[in-house]
Amino acid sequence: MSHTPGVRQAQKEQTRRALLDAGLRLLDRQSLSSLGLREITREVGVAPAAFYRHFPDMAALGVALVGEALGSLHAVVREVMAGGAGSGDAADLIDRAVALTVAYADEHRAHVRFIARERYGGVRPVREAIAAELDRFTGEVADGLAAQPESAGWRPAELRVLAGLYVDHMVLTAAAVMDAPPDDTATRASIAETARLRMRIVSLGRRHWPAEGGGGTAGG
Amino acid sequence: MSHTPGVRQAQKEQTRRALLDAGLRLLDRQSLSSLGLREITREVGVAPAAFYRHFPDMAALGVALVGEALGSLHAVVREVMAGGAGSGDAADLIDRAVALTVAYADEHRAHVRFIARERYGGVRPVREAIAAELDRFTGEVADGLAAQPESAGWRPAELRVLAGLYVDHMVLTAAAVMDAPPDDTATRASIAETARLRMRIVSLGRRHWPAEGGGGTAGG
DNA sequence: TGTACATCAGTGAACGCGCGTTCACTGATGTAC
DNA sequence: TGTACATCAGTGAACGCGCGTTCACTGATGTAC
Repeated sequence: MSHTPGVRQAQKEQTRRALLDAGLRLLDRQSLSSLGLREITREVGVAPAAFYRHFPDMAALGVALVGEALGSLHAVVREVMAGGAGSGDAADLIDRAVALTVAYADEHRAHVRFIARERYGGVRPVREAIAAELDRFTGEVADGLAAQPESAGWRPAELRVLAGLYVDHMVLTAAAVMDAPPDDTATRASIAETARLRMRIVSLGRRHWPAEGGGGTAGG
Repeated sequence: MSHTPGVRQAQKEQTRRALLDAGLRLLDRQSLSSLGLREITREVGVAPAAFYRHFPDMAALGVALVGEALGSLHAVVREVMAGGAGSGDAADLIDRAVALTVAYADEHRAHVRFIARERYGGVRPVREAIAAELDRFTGEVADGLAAQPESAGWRPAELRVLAGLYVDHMVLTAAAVMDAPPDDTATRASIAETARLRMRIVSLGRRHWPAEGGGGTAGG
């Protein structure tokens, strides 16, 4: 128990943060598999070898970024689901969910871009980390949905599929917002409107589940 | 008009094909932004400089691959939509659409992986080419939907959103199939079942559009 | 058909450059007494 | 509080290597007559 506990540790953490931040910044214009170790250390202002004090390789840095990026999304998922448990009509809830998603994408452009880019990217451990996190989200959303009265006719496995639909939709919406020029208000408004409409269609399907007559008899 | 028209041209085309094929093969394990020019020419067995006789840079090769990959998907979209115009009940049509998508993903693993990976990848011209093609698909699907009687209550802009939902869903399904081990029949069956269920939910929403009562009065 | 010239896909050597990784080191921070 | 030793984050030089691009070239294919 020294009276200055962990000065060294704090300094190390600071460098680690700088490496992660620099990595995320540089990933705005390229994907992880083409990002260089020297590129990052140059940006931070440390020697290349210093990198190894924090990560064994670039994939490990990528996995750490997944944790940070999806950790911040986690809070949004919770908030959206919390809204669903309270009062308010369906249209309000959809507006709210989309507004939260759009705001999140605005405030975390780099994180969203990273996740969208690496979700099917060339670095396996990162891909797997993203898949695992999104799976956890889906489970969380499914649990939230299960607690709602509208889920009466739904079996757990079906609810999970519905939750996956919502999660994928949320990621796609965030990616679309992130892709749009920040000052192009027309495009941004249209993305939000599209997102709301999609959610309305899905929610309508949800409300009328299961299909009456066992799947319908005509038309496609 | 020579009596051997284009031997040289045919040979050149052959090399171009080999470059594209080698590129696609190598992209199974990495993304375009990290794929090297020498890596491709080595795989093909030509001198590095030969690359420049066919493409100005790797981005151009990527754009060419987008054309090929989404050209083959084009045929599937048409086939799915053609099925929708004929007879058969809704469940059959959904089964058919999912089966076609799964079969496509199986036969074009490399193409699907490439599109999924580069849709939000680090090479702008490629990203833009993919976005433009998927937009064309959406327009095509929207036109197909407009011709169906179930689209009576839908405005064109709304139909386009619905079409986008189907296209995104098709891409996500194809990507999931491509990601699954080819011999893991359980996972593959579950992916197909999930895809069908999602389509059923969306189609149910479609059938009950527009929302009665202007969006409902309670619940989420 | 045969000949003389033009085209141009592919060659192979060369270039300067930045890469990832290793290593023994330095010096501030931490610990034991 | 003061001293002697241990730890370890970051250094800087060195390494071998493969990269993208350039260039003058070669020789098969194409064309004109």
